[in-house]
Amino acid sequence: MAAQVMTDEQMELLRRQISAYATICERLVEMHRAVTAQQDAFSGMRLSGLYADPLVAYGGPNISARQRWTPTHMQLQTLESIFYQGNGTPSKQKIKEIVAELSQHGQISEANIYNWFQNRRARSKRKKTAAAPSNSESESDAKSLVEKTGQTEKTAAYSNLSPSVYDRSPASDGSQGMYAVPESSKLSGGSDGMPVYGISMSTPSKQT
Amino acid sequence: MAAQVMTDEQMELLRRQISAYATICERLVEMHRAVTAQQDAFSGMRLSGLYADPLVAYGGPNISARQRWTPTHMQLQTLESIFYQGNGTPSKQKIKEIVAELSQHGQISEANIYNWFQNRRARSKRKKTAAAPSNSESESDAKSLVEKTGQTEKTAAYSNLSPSVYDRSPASDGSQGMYAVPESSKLSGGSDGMPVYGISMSTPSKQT
DNA sequence: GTTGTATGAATGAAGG
DNA sequence: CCTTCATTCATACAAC
Repeated sequence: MAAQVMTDEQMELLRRQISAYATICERLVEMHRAVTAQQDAFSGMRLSGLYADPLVAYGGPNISARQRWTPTHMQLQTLESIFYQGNGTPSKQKIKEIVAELSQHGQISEANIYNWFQNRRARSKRKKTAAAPSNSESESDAKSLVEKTGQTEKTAAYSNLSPSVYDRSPASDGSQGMYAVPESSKLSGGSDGMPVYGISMSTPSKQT
Repeated sequence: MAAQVMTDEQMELLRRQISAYATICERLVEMHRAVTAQQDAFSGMRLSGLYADPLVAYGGPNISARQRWTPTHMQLQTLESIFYQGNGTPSKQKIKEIVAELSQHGQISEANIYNWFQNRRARSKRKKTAAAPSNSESESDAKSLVEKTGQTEKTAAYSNLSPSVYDRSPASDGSQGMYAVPESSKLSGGSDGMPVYGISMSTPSKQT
């Protein structure tokens, strides 16, 4: 195939994307460090003040209420946090607590929570199923970005964490074999996977 | 403007960089969530999702736009045939077969098939419903039907994004190369089941 | 390049 | 829990 042409606009866009990711990663690393550093002391999230509300403030044009429940960002975060605690099984009691907590941020019901957890887990499981099974094909560079490190204890996630589109090949016919992007980079998609505590951001193949 | 030319190699590299970032971000998000989840558990299940991570809240509109699958003609034909056969219920086993078959003609995944059938059926049903409006029920009212108060916030995908991130000028950082990417991102390698993502280089078209 | 439309994908909810 | 439905979002592509 001949060289492709990109317009300045496209290149600009690419640059911005990369820059954005770079920045995000930067901040993430900082946050993570800060958080882990204070894990023992639990002195609260001092960091939260820095980038709390202003950023998440949604100047959304007020739309009329919708039928089905839509978790707010805050609610979603909380839910995911709980989900990650490993308590995959939301007990009745627990749900009530959660509802009590989340109702501060918007309408919510126990059924919502229940459904959410159910769907959440189902989705996670499905992703794993989609993992490459007996794929011993001649995959030259088949190294994974982050090897599953010392994961805590929860679901023994496999090695695949592809968000949704897991299939990909070297752009065979070039028609649509493009790339996709993880949802979690956006905001909600939260892909489930393994805890991965000690992934090294600087070493490609192994973690320190 | 004079369009610049990139070789395939360069483009590939770019994609990999972005892909790497996407993956890293994803992992970091997971880590952060996991850690914070631990914290919450530590503090006796307070679940205060009071703070919001910028990254989680980061709802970049077109940064990290995912690419959606587009069936080829042959794939579409096959799918339609199967659909027409009456297999309104695509079993998992069937899906695998279909995937095996259709992958000959282009990229495809089980999820694609699954979605396709779901959408297909929904669409058919909807058309029938629309075609048979036996009951005259002018449900065209757009009044607020529920009292779901403030939680109306929708995806907010197009509203908030860290200014500091997005507005960051692409080349203003003075990086030498256009794509100044930290070493950490070099650990890309995402292959195998990796997200494999890419960017939509199309202009940020906003949905209507 | 803008707007409209078709449709792939995401997800809350219900059924079994 | 697992499967299925319904609704909505977002994007590829067409029409202008």
